[in-house]
Amino acid sequence: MPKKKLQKEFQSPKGMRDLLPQDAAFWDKVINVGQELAQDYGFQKIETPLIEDAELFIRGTGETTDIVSKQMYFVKTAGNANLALRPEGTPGVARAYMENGMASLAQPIKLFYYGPMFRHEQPQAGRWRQLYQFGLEIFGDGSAVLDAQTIQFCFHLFRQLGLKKVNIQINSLGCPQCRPAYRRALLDYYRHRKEKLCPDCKRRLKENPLRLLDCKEEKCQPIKTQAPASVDHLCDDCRKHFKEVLEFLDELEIPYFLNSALVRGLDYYTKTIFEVFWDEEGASPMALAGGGRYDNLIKDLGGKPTPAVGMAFGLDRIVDLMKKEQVKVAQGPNFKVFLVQLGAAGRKKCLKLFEKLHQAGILAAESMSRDSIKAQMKSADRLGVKFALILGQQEALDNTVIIRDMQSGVQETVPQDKVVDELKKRFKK
RNA sequence: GUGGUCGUAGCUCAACGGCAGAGCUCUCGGUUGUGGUCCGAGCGGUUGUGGGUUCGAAUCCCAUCGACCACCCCA
Repeated sequence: MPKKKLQKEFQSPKGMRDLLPQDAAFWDKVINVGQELAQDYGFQKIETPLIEDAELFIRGTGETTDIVSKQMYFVKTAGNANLALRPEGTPGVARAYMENGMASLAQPIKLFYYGPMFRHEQPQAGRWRQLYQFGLEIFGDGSAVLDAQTIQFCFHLFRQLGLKKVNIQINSLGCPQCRPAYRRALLDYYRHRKEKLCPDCKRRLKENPLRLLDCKEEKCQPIKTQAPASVDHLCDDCRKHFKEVLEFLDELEIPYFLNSALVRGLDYYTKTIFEVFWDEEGASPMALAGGGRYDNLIKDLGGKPTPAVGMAFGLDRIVDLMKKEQVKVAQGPNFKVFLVQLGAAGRKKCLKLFEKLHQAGILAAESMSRDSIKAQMKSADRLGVKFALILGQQEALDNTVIIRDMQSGVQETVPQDKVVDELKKRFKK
């Protein structure tokens, strides 16, 4: 009979992938360290839906931002609800803050979350359409100390993960009071030099002037370095706030770089913004985390004016780096013994013995489904356990078990009800 | 979304118009119920997919999907 192709071979959608067992220890480490640290810093965990009203992101993240205007996944339903997969975490958490009346609790409210975000963009190394973020948000308090604390958390987390070559860049974008004036100054400056700009910058001049400062084109660099900086156009309040943030960071001895060209892609940021990069020789720095203050988001979403600050970590990239930098992570379970079973009777007794050992706190590895003793011994050897416990037909009849010292090869037969004691005695030596 | 490079076994790669291979991994053996080394065998592929050229295609051409890189942007 000719072979027919009955089913197509499926593959994961573009830019999406499986997180495999061999990487699980790295993911667990980032998430556990992040979670524990966040709790130590007084953050509480929140989980919000992966899908929200699309309007939440259009109004929150911003209609003109790339992640909303070009990269959002819209969700079709039988009804005509206008839903979208979340491209970032902040709007959902802000919505939850409002919807659940957290504004009437003692402020500030400090929340953390982690989970997948979805952005339909062209994938590349470290750039996924389903990406994982760990994020923090602090609502209800505009103090500069909280901006600093957020950065302190970030610094602390990277240190604890063993990633040392991180580089924190910081800037202030001002607020609705002072930003328009800065924008005008920037536009004025660039308009006079329009002819010397690269094609991309000519486009940016029209569409997104702040992005002019991001240009990497050689010919634009001299113009860029002379460009007006937002920090020179801050209103009194914003300048004082920024100064305080920097003073706190100095006090904490957290190294940072003032980067007047730092601009973030989301519309809601006010005052402090920062990004954390990984510096690698010969490669352009990669953003690992970013955040800032967003004092107008809640108001823009229809809530009462509520200052806030937050940040997000790109877990995919952090895990990649941990692997590359060979950060030590917990190994799998530390098996102490290996249960080798032979024959039907031996297998039955072994199942029971496994439970007994577990109750006694002795982690036992096994491969119950295998028949050959050879293969089982091989597994035992590979796991590096100290003892193999062999239970075959004969031992099942006698209610005994053989304890084999894997290093010396010495074997001793002991009664099954003494095994735990015998093992404990041997582990003490 | 635009441009470039690349897709062969689970992994790393050969074969570059003439029978699709190796190493590693995995499974099973090397006399009764005992691991590491060694030896042997086996499993595993419609060469990403679909067309075309050709006596003959993994190899050449087109399309498509995916990965990587650059732009764009960001985590």
